[in-house]
Amino acid sequence: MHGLTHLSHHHQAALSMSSPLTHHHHGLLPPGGGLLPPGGGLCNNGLSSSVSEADTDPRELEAFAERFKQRRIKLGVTQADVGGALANLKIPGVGSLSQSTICRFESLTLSHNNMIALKPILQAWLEEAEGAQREKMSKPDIYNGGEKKRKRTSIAAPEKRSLEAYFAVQPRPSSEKIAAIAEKLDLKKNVVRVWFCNQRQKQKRLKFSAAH
DNA sequence: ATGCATGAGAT
DNA sequence: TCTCATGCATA
Repeated sequence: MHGLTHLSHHHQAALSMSSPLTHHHHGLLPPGGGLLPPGGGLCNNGLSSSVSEADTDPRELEAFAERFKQRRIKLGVTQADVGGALANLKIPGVGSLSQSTICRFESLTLSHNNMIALKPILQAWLEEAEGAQREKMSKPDIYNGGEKKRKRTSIAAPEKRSLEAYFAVQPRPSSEKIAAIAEKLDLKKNVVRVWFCNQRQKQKRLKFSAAH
């Protein structure tokens, strides 16, 4: 069965970052969110400074992701463990990552650039873990216990279908169009806006895109 | 494993 | 305001 039938989104984003432990955004990728050439054509600059062409090959990434998962499991380590252990590598500019991200890396549900950036880091972890497969990793279990929990909005199936229909004809609706859609579906404008953003991101994900 | 969300930086 | 990387919460 499904435990959800109607929307329950009555909260404003009132959280404004105050816990230093539960979140940390770090620029992992080189500058330029627009590093990917428009048009979906995977191409190289011609000058490879840190990554060879083979490293950007989707097939190579796919192969690595699978090997990574296999060996990770062999080590008896969870996705969350890997994420937390990354901080122990002491790689400049690299902190820990969430279970979500590790999972998405393994399933190739990240953007091409994101995969490219994460690969060397996870590869480094893997080598460390296998090399020192004797030490027990200790996780800093310091969680503060007084933070407001974020609530996740649930968009009901009917509304989702409508959104998908709108998206099919207009992936990037104007602010006003979004407002109209939001009112029609009785959803908050922000929820609709974010939904479109996330939908666009999904379309750009690597996994069997059509490029390979 | 995946949906909805945040925030920094690009446009 | 969008994109992009990333994560909390939850199925």
